[in-house]
Amino acid sequence: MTCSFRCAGCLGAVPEWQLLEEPERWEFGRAMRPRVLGAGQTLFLQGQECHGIFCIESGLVGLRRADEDGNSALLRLCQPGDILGYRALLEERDHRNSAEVLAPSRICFIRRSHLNGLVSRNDALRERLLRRALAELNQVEARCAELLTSGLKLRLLSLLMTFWETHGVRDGNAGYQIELPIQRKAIADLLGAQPASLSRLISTLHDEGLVRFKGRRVLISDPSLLAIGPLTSQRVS
Amino acid sequence: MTCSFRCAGCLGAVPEWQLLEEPERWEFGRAMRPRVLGAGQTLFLQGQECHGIFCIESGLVGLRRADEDGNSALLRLCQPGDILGYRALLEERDHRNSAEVLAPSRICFIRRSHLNGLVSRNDALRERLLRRALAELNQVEARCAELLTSGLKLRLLSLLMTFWETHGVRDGNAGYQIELPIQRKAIADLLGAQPASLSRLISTLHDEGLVRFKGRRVLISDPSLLAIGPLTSQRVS
DNA sequence: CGGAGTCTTGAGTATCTTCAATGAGCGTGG
DNA sequence: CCACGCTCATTGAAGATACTCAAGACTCCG
Repeated sequence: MTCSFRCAGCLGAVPEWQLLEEPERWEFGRAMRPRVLGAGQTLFLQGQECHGIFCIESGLVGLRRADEDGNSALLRLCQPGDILGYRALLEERDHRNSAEVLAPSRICFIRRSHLNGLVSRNDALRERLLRRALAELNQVEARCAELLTSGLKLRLLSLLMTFWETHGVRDGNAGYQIELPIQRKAIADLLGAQPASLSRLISTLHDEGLVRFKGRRVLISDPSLLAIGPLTSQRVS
Repeated sequence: MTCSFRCAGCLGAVPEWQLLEEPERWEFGRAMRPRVLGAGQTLFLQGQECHGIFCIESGLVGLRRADEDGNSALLRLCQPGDILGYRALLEERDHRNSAEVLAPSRICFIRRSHLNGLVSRNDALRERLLRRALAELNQVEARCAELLTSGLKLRLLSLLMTFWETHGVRDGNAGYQIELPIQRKAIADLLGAQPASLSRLISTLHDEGLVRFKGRRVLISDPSLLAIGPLTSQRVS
């Protein structure tokens, strides 16, 4: 019932918090406010002032960016252990993206007022945040490169690959399978495509026999085929 | 003829180096090695070990990423004042991108051995680097969002907009113009398109009367039209 | 002038979008 | 339990967008 118990999951999952020493750590745990959120809720909106940061203990959150014309896309997915909103906090600016809960999640919130002193006092923490920013930079750059070079099919296979790593299970008799944590529209937004195009692509893949979608269940004969997707796309289609 | 003179441009252009106090600053200036490079040369290659960092004093450099299939794309442009290779240095990893000189540039190189102590000693410097990483993150995310939502035409107009800011001049009688610093192939790589598609798009824009390309010279009747590109693309084409 | 590199154009094709209609799944209330 | 309405997903047809391959034009430089 202590506060560090309430958010123990976040304290454990986020490497940044492991740097905190005991008196500070306890104080910090007390400042964390856990929330349980369902798909569709938002943590913050693009353009909003940053009131603090969010740590994902479980579930899945998407960062969405909208442009002036009303178009929007999911920039990337955030998984347990990720921190949201720390960039706006450090830069002292408004949030540049919206954070949208995609699957039921347990998330801890820490108010800005509890962080300012902590961050400016703790060099190791800032070092960690620098590492995190660099890691995210690599991730976004990789995504960017993929968008620049690959067509929809390869991007979908690549996305399935990442889901395979986190949500993939060995199916008893029918090979392997993935339980998709998000719905079609979200996948489409993540790929920069229309839901209709995604649907069509899915039936194509079905016909090719590589990957079979049944609702949120994806059956794969051989997960390694997701990686060689590039080759098959040149030969098959 | 002193060393801080040789690279005075870099010392002035890069905010990170302004943090250095005088004895250290002089020492640092001595470690900088200036180079003058022409289009087509490379600073480092994807997968190479990081030997140090590069500061752009003048010119233009592109970060290129290639995937396993041989496709490659320009992730982004680096302008005077930018630092290249600091990410690989901090993460102690190989370079993830190639750095390719796109226009004649004056660039200073600083060996890794000269930096390690400096970075670990100087908190303000690390703070600056964190800021830089965050700024780059915003930049790449914006690009990513654009790739996810906009078609080729809007992406080209957006690119022209950025060139307008750095290379745009008011033409005496014929309105406004931009002197493109890079060639078609590089623009295509930057947009994630084929040179042929870019060429076609350019003639379309010419027919619409918005933007007229003549070699590397771009004539624009009204630069603000580049921003409203989105609207016109919905109405006109 | 010749030649290499760069840019444009043409024709045919593949990919993706749009809009609208249909279908499948699910919870609710009768 | 089933019918209803709701949301989500798929499909069809037509059109726009971008790609491929190949040929031609342009430019710069020797």
